[in-house]
Amino acid sequence: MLNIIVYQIYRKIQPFLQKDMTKKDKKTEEIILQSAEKVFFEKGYAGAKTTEIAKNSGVGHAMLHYYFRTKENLFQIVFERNVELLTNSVFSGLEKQGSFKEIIISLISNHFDFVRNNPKLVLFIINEINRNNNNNTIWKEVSAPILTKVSAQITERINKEKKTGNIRDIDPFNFIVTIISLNLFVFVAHPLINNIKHFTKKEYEAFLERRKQENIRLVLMALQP
Amino acid sequence: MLNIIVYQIYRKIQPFLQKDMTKKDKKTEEIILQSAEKVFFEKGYAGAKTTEIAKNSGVGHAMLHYYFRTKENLFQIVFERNVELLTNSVFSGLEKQGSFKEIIISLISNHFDFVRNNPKLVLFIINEINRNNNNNTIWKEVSAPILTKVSAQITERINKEKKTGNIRDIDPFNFIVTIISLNLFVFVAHPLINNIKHFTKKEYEAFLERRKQENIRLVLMALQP
DNA sequence: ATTATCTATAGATCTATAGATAATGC
DNA sequence: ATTATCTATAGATCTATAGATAATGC
Repeated sequence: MLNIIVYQIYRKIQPFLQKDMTKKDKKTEEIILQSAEKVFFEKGYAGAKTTEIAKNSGVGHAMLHYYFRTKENLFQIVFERNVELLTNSVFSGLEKQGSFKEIIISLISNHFDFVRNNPKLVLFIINEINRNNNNNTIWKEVSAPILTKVSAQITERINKEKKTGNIRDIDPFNFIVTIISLNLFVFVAHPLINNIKHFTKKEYEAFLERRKQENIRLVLMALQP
Repeated sequence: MLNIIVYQIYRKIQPFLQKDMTKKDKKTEEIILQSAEKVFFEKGYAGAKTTEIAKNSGVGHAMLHYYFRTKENLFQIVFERNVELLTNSVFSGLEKQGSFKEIIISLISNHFDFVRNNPKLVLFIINEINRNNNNNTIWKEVSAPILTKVSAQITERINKEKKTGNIRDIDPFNFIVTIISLNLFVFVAHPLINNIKHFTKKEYEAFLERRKQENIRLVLMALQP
């Protein structure tokens, strides 16, 4: 009898206890997370069912709640992970040293490759920001400081180049919007595009590679005086 | 007793009967449709609840099923309506007569204006094609014939221009992808953009107008030899 | 002793229908 | 007589938890 009461108290506080993350623990937890990411990416928050996520993980459904308590909790972890990934991807190209042109090329190229490797990520984030204002706040808090910094760096370089007369009088924000429009849209609108052309996998790969070169070319042209 | 049986039979076959569409009828039906469109656009199929659609319409919840039988039915009507709208929007610019450059400008401009007036439409269609293969089929059936025609027209004009040397050797499909990437992305990614800049309504309008001009400029530049 | 896992199910939510009643048109 | 509408609720689906048992680590 006492056993049962102690057990029930334990059950109540257990989720709040810091876990040890033994090897086995980490594995199941991570498997559920990956399954959750997959299902959330494909169906969005409302369309994703915890039963499906669990079935996908190959563990009992109760495990999902044991590790993450609620669907909302699980979602938040997936969402934040990916907001950070996306935000940081903008950075990777900027760290290169070199001429303005070289930096722009590496920025576009790295960013394009990141999205190519995570083709469902952008649409997922856009949808979830639209759905829930709290996600919007997370996006702002995580991405704003980094994007502001990146934006400032690009603006500074653009203004410097303007003075030398190497590039035209372009608005930095519009310049950035051009880059992300060209880089992201093919992945966001993948079904629209793949339905017009019926690409095989290889053809699609080739199309993306051409697309990347085309984007670099277009953006550099946009800079010309 | 007999009355009840007759009534029950009537209830069964009623939904399949062609309706007369009296004035009153049309009104309620259309109100529900509009409410459904609004909610489906905002929350997608899974996130939209028939109770919310009904509440939004100001009629009893049962009315929704009375007119449309199922959520799926109601959705299909909204979806097909909007696939047709989007597909036809591509056309409106092409009908103009004039030089190649003029046609391209009117195409981009009309298309951009259409999406500006229906900012949530594209994201809705992309998501629903992703979600359900049947929607994908509808998209293909409705849009393919029209888009193929438009694509062929553009290709023909491009090839003609190539011979005169007025434009560079550009791949027509990539050219079209460039146009729709630039035109659609700002609307699809509206929350991402509006979170970086905190535009007022007026500022946002001005941004969109600049964006349209920028897109025209970029596309014309992309054509230059 | 502690942690991980399973089965069964409570409780909430959502779609759809039953059945009754009100409104409309001939 | 026909059509439109309402209230109440059945039935399905989904999230979350209870309670028991198995696996793990000290």
